[in-house]
Amino acid sequence: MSAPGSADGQAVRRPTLTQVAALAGVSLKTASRALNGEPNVAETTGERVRAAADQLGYRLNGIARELRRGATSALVGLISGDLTNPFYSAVASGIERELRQHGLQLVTANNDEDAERERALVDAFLERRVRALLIVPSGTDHGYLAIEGTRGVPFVFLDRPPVGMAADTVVIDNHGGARAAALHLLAGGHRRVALVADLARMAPQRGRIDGFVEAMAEAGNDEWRPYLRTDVHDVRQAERTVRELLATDPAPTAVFTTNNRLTTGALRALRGHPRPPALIGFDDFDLADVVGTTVVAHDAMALGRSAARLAQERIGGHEGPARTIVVATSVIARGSGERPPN
Amino acid sequence: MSAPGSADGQAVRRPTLTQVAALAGVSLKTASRALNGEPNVAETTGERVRAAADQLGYRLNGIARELRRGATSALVGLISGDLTNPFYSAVASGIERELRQHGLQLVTANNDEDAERERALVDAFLERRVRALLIVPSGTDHGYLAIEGTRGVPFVFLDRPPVGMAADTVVIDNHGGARAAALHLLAGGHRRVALVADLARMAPQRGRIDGFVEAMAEAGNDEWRPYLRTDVHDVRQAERTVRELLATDPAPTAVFTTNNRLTTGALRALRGHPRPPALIGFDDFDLADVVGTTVVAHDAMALGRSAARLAQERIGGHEGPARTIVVATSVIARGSGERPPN
DNA sequence: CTGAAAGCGCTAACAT
DNA sequence: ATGTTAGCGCTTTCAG
Repeated sequence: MSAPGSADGQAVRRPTLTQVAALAGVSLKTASRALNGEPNVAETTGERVRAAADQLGYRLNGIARELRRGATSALVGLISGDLTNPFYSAVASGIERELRQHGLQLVTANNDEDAERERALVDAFLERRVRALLIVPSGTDHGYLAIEGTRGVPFVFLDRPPVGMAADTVVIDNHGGARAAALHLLAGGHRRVALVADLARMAPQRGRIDGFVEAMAEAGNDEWRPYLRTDVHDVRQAERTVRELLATDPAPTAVFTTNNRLTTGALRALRGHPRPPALIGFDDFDLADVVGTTVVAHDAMALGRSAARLAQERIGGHEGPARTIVVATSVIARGSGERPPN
Repeated sequence: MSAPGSADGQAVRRPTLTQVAALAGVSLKTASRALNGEPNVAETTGERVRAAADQLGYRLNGIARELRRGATSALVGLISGDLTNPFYSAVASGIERELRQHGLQLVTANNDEDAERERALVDAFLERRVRALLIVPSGTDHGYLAIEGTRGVPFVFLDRPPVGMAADTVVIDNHGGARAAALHLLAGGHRRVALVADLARMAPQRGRIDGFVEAMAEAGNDEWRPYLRTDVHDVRQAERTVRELLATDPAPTAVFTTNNRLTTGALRALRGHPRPPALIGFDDFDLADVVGTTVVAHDAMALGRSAARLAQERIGGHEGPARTIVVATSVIARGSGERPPN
């Protein structure tokens, strides 16, 4: 069972370029040239080197190469929430696709929505000399990153802008999207509109709440106030909250949930309801068309791609002030948001 | 706008340990000891070194360290399909959680379900000296990996077993799960059961198809044969296929879809249908409870965790023959699978 | 076209 | 408790 050449379970030491060169009977440098396809290598010599490499099962040591070339890797780090949240996985996928164009690899890490852990991850990534760092931040103060930003490692913030420093940022048009949802409901004749939001301290939630409130204010509608629920953080809590809202008297005639988790909870609460309220959810989701849920949609994958592009430009030497890209939203009517009041 | 010390857009070279040592007025090694918390460093000396490091904005160069320590990184590679598929992202999340326990980082790459690209990624990861390589393979021959496996880099295959080599593997009980679904439908009185499957050359699909067929054969039922549809690879194709099935005469009274994508397509096709057939889908999904879809569920995150654990054990020196872990499935009845025939 | 020597930034081994 | 020397595996001068 033991690998050939291994002593008592020790992994075999991989052959080095020196060994390949020795076997091929050439110098170290010639072997290097041959394997890297550099010019100025005789046809036959190159042949011989490649044969030796194959025979030994040689594989370039990227770590040594990177050290020599300037101690910076081909890795780009992404720190975000858990990938089982489709928003984060869509973002990650978009980033990965874009990076690939430039020969860069994505390294992902989950911050558990915890500021402490996020800092630790930033440290770990910087020590590994990532080329750039993309962050969907949980932490609320990023001043500690300010020094790093100037030291050659570009930072890009996704979904939430940095606090205490300037950096490239890609965000969703939260304010506009929520406003559009609110207007949509108002146009449908709703007045008693419930707002179910996640942690209000998070910037995207803040934006969505503000956009909603603003639209209501403009319409001179105050009847939503008793139905405001914030800091609802998971699916079960959302389900319970919506149930409670429906049990109030008078009950709201419409519900606006400010992210995919909360929408899921609302759908559970509304399941089998005889006369469900209108519902609009922020974030599109997989079966929204089947379920017939009206949403505020946006392109999470494009968000990731944009962020990766910004990072790539910085890696390529782009200087200049921090840029902010805003991803557009659009209301997709699928029925739930068009149910009339009462 | 230029970073302090940078010349025309060049990134500042990060300070090295040598510089820290010089500033602190100690030797290189002492600085190393102090910063790594090794014993035998005077209190005051350590203090001085840390102060110097802070002042310079020093950050350990992990690449150099790794090279010195044996040219193997703290990275574990995952090659899989696109993370926007919730199955892959759940797997990735499970892996990430487990690796974290051991101080390892996950690097993800998308093989685009293409064997060629998969090989290229394997090469890239091995060059980067990943500690282990986890693969949800698309390629059908993995013999080229056989040499590598013995060279100290553990491979773990997820969801699909390797072909042409032996390696640790974690798979779902595809056969048993599909069989259970088939029995469930048979018990409900169904005879004309449609099977909508993905690419039949893929092992998991093969297993699901076989499990289904076996159960039907045991029940002495042959009426499913006209309704067999394989190599249905995306949502739209699935939707069209199910529509076509429903238009046949006599139409099937039940449909079994063999993965989440196909189930989504089926749900779209069945949407608004007056008397929809029974439906069971392989793979659980987010709103299955809301939509009321009966599924063959399994724990994709656990699959990832198990794979990561196997890898970790090999990294820790575990020897021995390749192991295979089978993840259990269970039928979750939610209504769609219990609709009676006709 | 090929080779020798130097060194990337760090840690391990061996002094002191 | 601290310092010196060597060298991980590679690429980059600079010479033949």
